[in-house]
Amino acid sequence: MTDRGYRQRVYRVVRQIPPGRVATYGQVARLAGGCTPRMVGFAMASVTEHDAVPWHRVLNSRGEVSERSAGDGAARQRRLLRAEGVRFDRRSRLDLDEVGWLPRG
DNA sequence: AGATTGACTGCAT
DNA sequence: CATGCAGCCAATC
Repeated sequence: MTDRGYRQRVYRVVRQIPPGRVATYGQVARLAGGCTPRMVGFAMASVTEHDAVPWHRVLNSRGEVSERSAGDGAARQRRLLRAEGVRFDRRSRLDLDEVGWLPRG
């Protein structure tokens, strides 16, 4: 019962990202272990309110919100991040050195 | 069972 | 800085 599947491992990691901070898909994948950035993206796509996972705090390695193939998720994500005080630059990107999550730090 | 797709990443051009 | 390509692996058709 220790292994609940890669999605639960990913969720557990993402839940540790504090408000106002962000992590990249690759970073989450590495911390969760045994999964790739793409799997993290897929796991985020299947998150529901009931999971209580701050999916909006996960961005791509360039520090920008990844566009979806469908839906307005990206816009909602940017709005949620701004609500946490995250500042985007002119290109809708943010500075990972400034708001990037430093695990255990 | 094989092909395609995707909220990715790193390296090369 | 923009594009392209290979590697990645679960989910879907």
